[in-house]
Amino acid sequence: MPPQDKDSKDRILDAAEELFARHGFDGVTLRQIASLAGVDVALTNYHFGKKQALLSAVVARRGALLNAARLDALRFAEQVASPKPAAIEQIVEAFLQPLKIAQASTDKGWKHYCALIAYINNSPVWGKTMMEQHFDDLIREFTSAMQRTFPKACPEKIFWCYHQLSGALALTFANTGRIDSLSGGLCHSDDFEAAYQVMVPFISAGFRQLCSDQGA
Amino acid sequence: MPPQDKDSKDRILDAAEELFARHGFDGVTLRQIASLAGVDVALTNYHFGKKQALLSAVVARRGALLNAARLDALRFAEQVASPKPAAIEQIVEAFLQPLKIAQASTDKGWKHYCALIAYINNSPVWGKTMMEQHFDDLIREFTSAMQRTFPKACPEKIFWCYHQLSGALALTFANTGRIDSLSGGLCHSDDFEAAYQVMVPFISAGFRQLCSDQGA
DNA sequence: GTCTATAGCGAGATAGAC
DNA sequence: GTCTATCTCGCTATAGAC
Repeated sequence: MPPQDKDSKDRILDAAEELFARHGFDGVTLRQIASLAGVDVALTNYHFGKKQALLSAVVARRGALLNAARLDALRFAEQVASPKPAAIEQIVEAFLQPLKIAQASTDKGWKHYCALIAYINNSPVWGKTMMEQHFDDLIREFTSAMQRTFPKACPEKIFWCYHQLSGALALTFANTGRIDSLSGGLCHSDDFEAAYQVMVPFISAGFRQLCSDQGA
Repeated sequence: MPPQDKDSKDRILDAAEELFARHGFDGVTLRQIASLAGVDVALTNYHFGKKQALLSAVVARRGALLNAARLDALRFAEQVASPKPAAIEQIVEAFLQPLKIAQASTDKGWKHYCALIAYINNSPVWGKTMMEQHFDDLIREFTSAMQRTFPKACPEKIFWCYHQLSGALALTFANTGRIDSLSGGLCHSDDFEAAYQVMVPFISAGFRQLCSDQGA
């Protein structure tokens, strides 16, 4: 669907998504959002009220869809492995696979959305409340599954290991361009496929080291 | 040294450090910084010029000191292991140990500084240029050491593995309070000691999985 | 080095016409 | 739903007195 076919409400959400992701909540003005969306400033207030409510609406819009896909992937992985618990690789893949699909989508909005979640996730201001609100239910499903895979691991270890995954993922989505220059052009921030290929075995090995019978 | 004994220049840097770390560059006004520092707004301009230059000065102030400590720790680890390359645990510890000391310091500024670097590291706006400027030399020392430890690993893998470390570390320093609520109070964002105990084996296992002879 | 004062600008929010 | 107009506020940056 080309941008002009969308109604102004969606165009505002698209623009806000893109700008908030790159510049953060305070680095963006409603005027910039309206301008990018091609609508009048007053419309942001008409449709969403305060600036904070607009951010909330952006996070919510794709959140439910994404989380449903991730939960499906997790359930499927556990079903295939049943009656044994799923391997940690399968769980991590269930967590990441829908993000990979989102990254590859022709709808650039998904890329912006992932970058926005990365910003929120690491923000001392929004990180706690907003992630809780939109992602806690899903993430508890995943940490529970991890606990089933490593039944003898203490819960603290599971949460701290998830924390490693969450941080690595956030930096990837932040897409800062840093790894490009650090690596002298060998790696690229926007190459999610490469990041994915590293992340699954890397994170899985970490979990095994800390949460498996031998490691604990 | 109590705050009042410092000159206004240092007090401005302290205040900017704390506020930029929590709210980002655009989320803070020079008035808030001056107010927290207990000085007049005009002094920020007198001492540092533009707002961006103040941010730069904050990053630079503790950067050299921190990086020197990390480089010393790396050199020492390699010397002890010589003529064999250092174990990946020793390299990761050399990277993190000075940060642990900084976190435990009675000078709360170090905590704020680490949070600020976490913000910069993950910022699409500052992450590339500012990290390059202040941290590239040091980080290349570390990736080179990692390459010596895993001589058969291709450089891309080393950089992507470092990327995992960098992301996990940034989320830890961001200190969002998220892991507190996610874990139902079992874990605490500000417990760097706990994070450190997990991070060293977790990251090391990831490196081994991807960069060792067996894994590559 | 420090403060007063202000220039010049742009922000968020909303009332009211169409 | 959309736009014009405006209110009120606070911002960065700086000139100039002390």
